[in-house]
Amino acid sequence: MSLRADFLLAERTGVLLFKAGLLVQEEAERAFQAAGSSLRTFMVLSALAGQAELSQQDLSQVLNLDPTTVVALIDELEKAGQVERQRNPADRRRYILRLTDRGREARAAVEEVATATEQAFFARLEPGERELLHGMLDRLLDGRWPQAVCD
Amino acid sequence: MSLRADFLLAERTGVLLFKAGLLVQEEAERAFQAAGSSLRTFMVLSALAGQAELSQQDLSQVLNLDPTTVVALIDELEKAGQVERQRNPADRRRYILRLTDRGREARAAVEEVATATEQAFFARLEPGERELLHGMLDRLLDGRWPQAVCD
DNA sequence: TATTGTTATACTCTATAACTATA
DNA sequence: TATAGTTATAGAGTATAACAATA
Repeated sequence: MSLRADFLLAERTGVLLFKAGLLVQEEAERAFQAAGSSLRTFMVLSALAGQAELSQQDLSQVLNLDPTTVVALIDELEKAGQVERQRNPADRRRYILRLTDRGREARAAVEEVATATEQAFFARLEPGERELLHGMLDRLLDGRWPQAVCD
Repeated sequence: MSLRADFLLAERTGVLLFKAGLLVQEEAERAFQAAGSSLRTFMVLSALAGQAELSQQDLSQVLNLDPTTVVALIDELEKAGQVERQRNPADRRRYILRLTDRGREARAAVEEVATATEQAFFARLEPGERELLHGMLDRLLDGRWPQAVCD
């Protein structure tokens, strides 16, 4: 039986975007797991690698994670010696989350996996097309993500 | 605090695609819920609106849903009088899932919601750009979704 | 009084395994 | 023996509510 002839869902750009998003997520998850990590860990390590000093609440907002989920995530990374909780002297309720040296190493490794996975996934697009796609997605996300903390 | 300056994740096309996918999903879910429906129901109704005669297994594969989840989904739609289970005479283990008249009405309503949501979401792109995006996503998905049943 | 982080608990969703009927 | 559909159950993941420390 051939759906291809009239698969109405495939005519909707929104559905395609939704499905493509799921697919990169799955492929990334597979690649990160194979490397002993996870998509989430990559997101956290990458977020903490920037200059901004992030608290758990900040992470929660930037990555759309429940605060209680962030606790468990940082617990793990702290146990693995990749992240340090440091009290924020300006507001002792908050932490400043910092990558340790081991965390920076872990991040470098996981960034390589990310790059390889992306290159494989977008290989069907020519370099110029990929830039075009990036720009369009950037515009679609502008003001909607990352929310808060930014600006 | 401004992340925008060095938010490394936003430089990855894969992450942008992932996030954009989540965003359309959320906006669609909101819109469908407001209309008394759901993204899933839309997907099912739209899939069954094609010419192919789909079984629950077919649906399960096309929409990446667990077979047990499909049972519950079709139960609901059958109770709502929108879908009929009809034994496949060629293989009495299978059903042929059919939209009823009420199902077609429900689909028409939900397709309008989908169209409106898409137009709002992609409003930032010019018509030509949106076609370009559609074509690129189509190429990225080719052979990866919809899997099975098709071809 | 409000907020950050934490814990314990409840809930939702999905997957697993076992069963019936058909092939 | 294998597959479609069904059911009951277990598990993963997430959200909710209550608490301690700080503002």
